[in-house]
Amino acid sequence: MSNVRVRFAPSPTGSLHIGGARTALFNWLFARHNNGAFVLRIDDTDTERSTETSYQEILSAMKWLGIDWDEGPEKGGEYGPYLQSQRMEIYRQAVAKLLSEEKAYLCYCTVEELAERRKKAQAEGKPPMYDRRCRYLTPEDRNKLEQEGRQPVVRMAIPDSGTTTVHDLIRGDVTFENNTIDDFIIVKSNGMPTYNFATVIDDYLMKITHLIRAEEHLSNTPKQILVYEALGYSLPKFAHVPMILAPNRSKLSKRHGATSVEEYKEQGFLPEAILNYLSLLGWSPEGEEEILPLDKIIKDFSLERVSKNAAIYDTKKLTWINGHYLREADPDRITKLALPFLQAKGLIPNPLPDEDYNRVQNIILAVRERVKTLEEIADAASYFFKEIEEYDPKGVRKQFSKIETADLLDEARNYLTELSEFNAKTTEEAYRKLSEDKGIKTGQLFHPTRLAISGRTMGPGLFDIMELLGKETVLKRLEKASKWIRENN
RNA sequence: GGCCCGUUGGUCAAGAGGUUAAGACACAAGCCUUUCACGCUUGUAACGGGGGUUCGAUUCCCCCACGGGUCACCA
Repeated sequence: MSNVRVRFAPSPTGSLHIGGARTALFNWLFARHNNGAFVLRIDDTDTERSTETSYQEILSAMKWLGIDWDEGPEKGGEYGPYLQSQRMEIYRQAVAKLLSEEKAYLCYCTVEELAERRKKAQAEGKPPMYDRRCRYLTPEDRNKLEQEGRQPVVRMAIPDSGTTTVHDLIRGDVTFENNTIDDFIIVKSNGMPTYNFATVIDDYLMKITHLIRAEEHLSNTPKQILVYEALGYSLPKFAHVPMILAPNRSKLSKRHGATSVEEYKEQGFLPEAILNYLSLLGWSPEGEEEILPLDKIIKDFSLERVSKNAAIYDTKKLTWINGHYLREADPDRITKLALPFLQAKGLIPNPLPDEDYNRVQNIILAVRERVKTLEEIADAASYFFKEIEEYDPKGVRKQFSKIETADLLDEARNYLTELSEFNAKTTEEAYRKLSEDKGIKTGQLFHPTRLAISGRTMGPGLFDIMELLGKETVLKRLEKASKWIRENN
């Protein structure tokens, strides 16, 4: 185990979305590549918005994706606890230190007062920064304000000159003027620390060596560096990875369709496909191959090949990758994964009786070759489990528009009835013989038959469908189709 | 608005002063095939604009434009 330690620190205020998953993945890949440790920490200092549900959702999404953590919730570790809400005493000590050294100070301004001043500053075209009016309060001032019943917050005393530079592994040096940095709040009036403060303490105490996170945090970084310095902590290395944007170039939000890992799961995407796709957003391997097994990604991953520019996610490519993995996956695994989707559509009973398993599996395997998600497997397999409700209109125009076709289907039915063994091989032989006997091209026979027994113009091999459907069903559907043709022509 | 980051085809992206500017997805055509899909072949399509530096800029510098992020008692 090398000394590389990285972390993913989501706040449990919503489900794990694609962007968060990508950040988690890059951290995880970096840890695995370097044989380091991947820490999961829950940043739940926002008591208003944090929920147990989100917490559970995030953990389960991580597990589903296969991004496992070496230290963190449910796992423990040397540097716990891994929930910030359980680390209050640690923060309290740090605050006391800063306060006593006058690197931080108490501020009695209320939320309302602040909001008003911010509004006013904005209106005057000035930056909406805190005016530092509580920075130089005397003990008497503080007493007075406290007697008014005001609950103070703690603010960092930011130097009013100089610069702070972030040495970013991806972007190089990024320098900020200290006078553009606010005396930001590090402890709220309810006693909870804020993100920019707690994260520094925890990252330091947890011995995190590399902070790999989304670019939206780059502007926060100088604030955090100032906290590191005030506390006398050594700095980790920073790497700000590009953001993932929605198709309209804006930040990911619910409005843009599926954004959470959970939703992709529900749509029938495979975890390995999502991981593969996500790894390609903002990072590129050296070779040209883009379908990459996870161990290959781990082996090749490096921060040097992470790009600087934001990426718009494209479901089409994800879908293509998913189709690939769907076809490659182990038959039993794919069957088990597809079952719930068939059940959700009421195509098969839940639980599925053991004696039906084989047939259902064969259907799934026949159909998976031509679809891209588990959900589509269910759509493509529907006619194996229920009656055909409607013949594909385009197919009808092409195949069911002549009365002779009805005669042909009747004749086909006779040929098939004769069969003592009914499988792909025997049915195909019968069909080839029929088309020969009639002196017609196989297509003239095959296409209407496909429509008759599946209701569609596309799908698995015709004779595979027959075998999967069984003799009785095939004969019945053939008869029904021939009748339909006579009635509609 | 201030500050910060970014800008190669529709999308993801390679590229590191001299290239016919890769590759993938998507799209189109063809082949294969009983259909569809897979696979294979081929094609359409890009360096935001303007100045420099240089014998030569997609590549280095500056300006502009555009996109994004951030300025919360959210993380």
